[in-house]
Order: sequence, then structure tokens, then C-alpha cells
Amino acid sequence: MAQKCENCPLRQKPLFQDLSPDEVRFMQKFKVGELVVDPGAPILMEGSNSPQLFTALRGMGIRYNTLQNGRRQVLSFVFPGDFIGMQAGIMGEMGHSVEATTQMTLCVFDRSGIWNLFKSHPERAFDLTWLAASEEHFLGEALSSVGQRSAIQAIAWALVRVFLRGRALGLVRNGVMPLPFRQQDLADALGLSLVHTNKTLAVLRDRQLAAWSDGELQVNNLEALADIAETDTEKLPARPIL
Amino acid sequence: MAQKCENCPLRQKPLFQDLSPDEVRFMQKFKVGELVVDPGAPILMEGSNSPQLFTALRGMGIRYNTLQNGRRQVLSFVFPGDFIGMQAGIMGEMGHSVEATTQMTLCVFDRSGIWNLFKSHPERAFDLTWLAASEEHFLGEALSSVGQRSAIQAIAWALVRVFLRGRALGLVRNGVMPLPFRQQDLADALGLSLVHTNKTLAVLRDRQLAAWSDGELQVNNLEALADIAETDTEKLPARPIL
DNA sequence: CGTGTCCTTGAAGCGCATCAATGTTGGTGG
DNA sequence: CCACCAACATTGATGCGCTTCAAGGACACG
Repeated sequence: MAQKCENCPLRQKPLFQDLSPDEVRFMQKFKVGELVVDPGAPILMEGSNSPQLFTALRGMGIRYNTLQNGRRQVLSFVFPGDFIGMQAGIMGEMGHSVEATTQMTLCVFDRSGIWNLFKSHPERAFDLTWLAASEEHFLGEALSSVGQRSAIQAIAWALVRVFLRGRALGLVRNGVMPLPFRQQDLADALGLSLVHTNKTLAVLRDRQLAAWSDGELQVNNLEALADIAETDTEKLPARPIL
Repeated sequence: MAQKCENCPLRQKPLFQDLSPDEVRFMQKFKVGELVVDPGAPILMEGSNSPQLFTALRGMGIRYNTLQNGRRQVLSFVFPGDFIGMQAGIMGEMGHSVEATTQMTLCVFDRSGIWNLFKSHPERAFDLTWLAASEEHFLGEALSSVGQRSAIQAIAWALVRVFLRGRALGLVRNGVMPLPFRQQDLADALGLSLVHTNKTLAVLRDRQLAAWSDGELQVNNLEALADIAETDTEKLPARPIL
């Protein structure tokens, strides 16, 4: 039973921009179905030219690159509302893979509808470009973290980012939000070893700043965490949703 | 004396896609002038909401982030044909700064014309999105380099990237192309110290793979360089030009 | 010529990776 | 119900790739 765009639960969250009734109708027509995938399932593979694009409706996942030597770079964590498959939709080939971490529900769009979107709904095309520019912005920040921050700074930065996103999505209750990833995922996102990631998380826990275990992240002192990371805690800008 | 889009020297390079006569006319209307900046001049600053967007017509520059602790992450080198100011144009605020390294000539566009582009020229809007997705792709690769490659692999990767781009732009003559950056710039791009970058470049020079000095990059053995980097040397896809 | 910028080289030390082993939990089958 | 196993978290020990510190060389420029 597919979710009607009209009643999409995501659009009510403060993180997302409003849509006009006409835009909602268009998205409903653009949406060809819904897909539920299990934890660990691949959603898109690097190099693939998928005919389908997605928006994460429920659940979380990761985007990652695999190098020839077998090492893995996690590019970002996928949260509800994230658009998946931009590169396939626009350039015809994914530059990274996407995999479900939890069970996920995905809105499915037809890649061939993209061009129609540009032709007949320029405001939606603009939103799509906004998302691409936003991803570029985020990857620039991530690159700065991996390149210039120490391990403890990088981990603090990542936890702040994740927490702000979780808060904007209404996932935080009493300073706790679900974060169903492995320490290895975070290590691969920051270019650190699993061992050092583990020890650094322990430091943050000992300092009573943030504790992440059993798939739950608890942030006790967001400002102190942001101070370590030398980043800010500004409210995230409202983003469009596809 | 501004360059007419009709005679734009960039479009003739193999790297760039063709434009229809109508598209050329539109771009000419969109273009409000030309700007020449000196080496070291700032073009856009992080956080700025510039009313102007640019395409690099001649010369080279760098995009970079500055962190609170004063360290700098170079996100990419700017080559002729690169679009500058995507984030300001789409999201209203730059996520990084852009600075000229050599003297540069920039085509200037009016930010307020962007919306008109989406409304009346969907194929140009698509091209803009293509560029954004392409940047995202590149930053993902860069992140993988900084996060997962050793110093010599990362430097080899960067030199291969730069060389492929230079070749597609017709800048390579006898295996040599201009690369007017400092070693510090490359170090900041890869999250390495200047000293180690210098020593690693010396290794590549000693092995007769690539030599970079006096603003010129000579690549003697592209394949061997790519082997070290564990990357490929595929021809770059033709990109749109704004 | 003095000063600034960039490149180069040597030496010392640390933040991190790697290796190794053990603990914990949940699932599975006999 | 317990033995077993797989996946993940944890902790200690060792060492290396890198950073940092320091000094000097090669230009270019006023």
C-alpha cells in the first residue's frame, strides 16, 4: 500500500520545505511505486545506470565508494528525505554505491521522468539542483574534516552533523536519537581505523559529551562537542523534498 | 572587449559539449560582462551571497574552505570552463571560497538570471544540474583519496586527475602542461603537510613518473602513475559549458 | 642588496594504524 | 537448553607514516 504524496509524513517535518498542491500532484504522477528493502541490501551500485531513482521515506543507509585495494570510503549517511540516484538520473552513472543499513522504505521514481520534470516543472528542477548543490556543500565539509581535523575533532564533527539532522527530523527524544550504524561505518567515513575510532568514542563518552552504543546516540553537551569540532550548531536550512 | 559566446574558444575543445545556436544566443544574453582578476585575487568568499556567477574563460584558480583553526582545505583546482558560484546561485550562499592563482578572465552572469534559465531553457538547467552532480562526483572521489589512500597514492591520483583534465583541454604539449600552483596548495588539497608533499613529489620524480616544477607538470608514465594511485585513465566525459 | 616567497632537506617525535586477543550479544541447530 | 558461531565492541602492545621543527638554498623584486 503505497503512501500518497499528499499525506507524505516527511513534508510535515520542520526540515522540509512546503510544496504547492500542483507540485504534490506532479510528484504523485512521477512516483511509480514503493520499495521496501532489508538491512544490508544494495540499493544502487557504483557504475550502474539505474532506471529508478528513490527518495528515502523510512529507514537509514550509507553511500560509499569502494577502492581497488578493497578499502571503503563512506561518503554520507542516508536519512529519511534524502534523494538517492542523482548521478544516475543526471549523468547516467552512479559515482558511488548506496546500501540500506536498516530496513528502508523508498519512494520509487522513473529516471525517464526527469527530463519531463525539467521541461514542465522548473521549480521542481530547481529543487533538484538545490539538492545537488547541497550534497556538494556537504562533501566539501566532509573533505575538510577528513583532511584537516584530528581524529577527535572529526568524530565530534560527525556526531554534531548527525545530531542536527536527527533533531530537524524529529528523531531526538531526551537528547537521544537512533543511529543504527557500526563503528566501522563511522571509521570508514572519516578515514580512521576501527580501533582508533572506538578509543576516540570512548574519550567522548568519558568526558560526558556524547555516548553512542546499541544503535543510539546520546548527546549530552552539543555545544562542547561543537567546540571540539570547531564547527557551529546552526539550524539546518529547510530543504526541498522529491 | 568581451568575448562573444558565438566564438567562445572553449567550446571548440574536445572536453566540451556542443551548444545549439539558440542556446548560444541565450548564453550571450545571460552573460553580462567579463572580469579580469590578478593572481591571488579573491573571486567569491565563503558565506557570501554574490549577485554574480562566473565561468572561467582563461587562467586557473582554487576553491577552498577555511577552518576555525586556520587550516585550509583545498577542494579543487579551477580550470578553464569551470562554473564558479553554483552554491551562491542555487542556495544563496557559497560553502567555500574561490581565488585566482594566475591572472583569470571570467565570463560574468547575473544571479537573478538563473531562474529565467530554469523557466525558459530547461536543457540549460539540466546542464547546470549536470555540473552540480559532476562536482559531487568529483568531491566523492577526492574524499576517498584523502580518506583511504596513502600519501604517494593520493599525490599520484591528483596528478593523474589534473593531467587528464589538462589533456582534454589541449594544454598538454610533449607530455607537459602548465600547473601554476604551489606545493602547499596540493598539500592542502590532500590533507598532507608541505614537507611530506615535497618529499613524495621527489619520489615520483626519482622514479621518472612525473615531475612538477616551475609551474609545469611533466608526466612521463601516465599508466604507471595511475597504477600507483589505483585509479583509471579513462577519457573524461564531455561536459556542458555555461 | 635586503627581503619575501617558495622549494628542499635533515632530524625528532607523535598520532595514528596495525596486530592480537578477549568480551559481549544474538542467532541457530542439535 | 545448551553448545556453537558470527558479528561487533573493546582493550593493550608495537611500530610506522606522517607531522612538526629547523635550517638553508634559489629565485624574484623593490
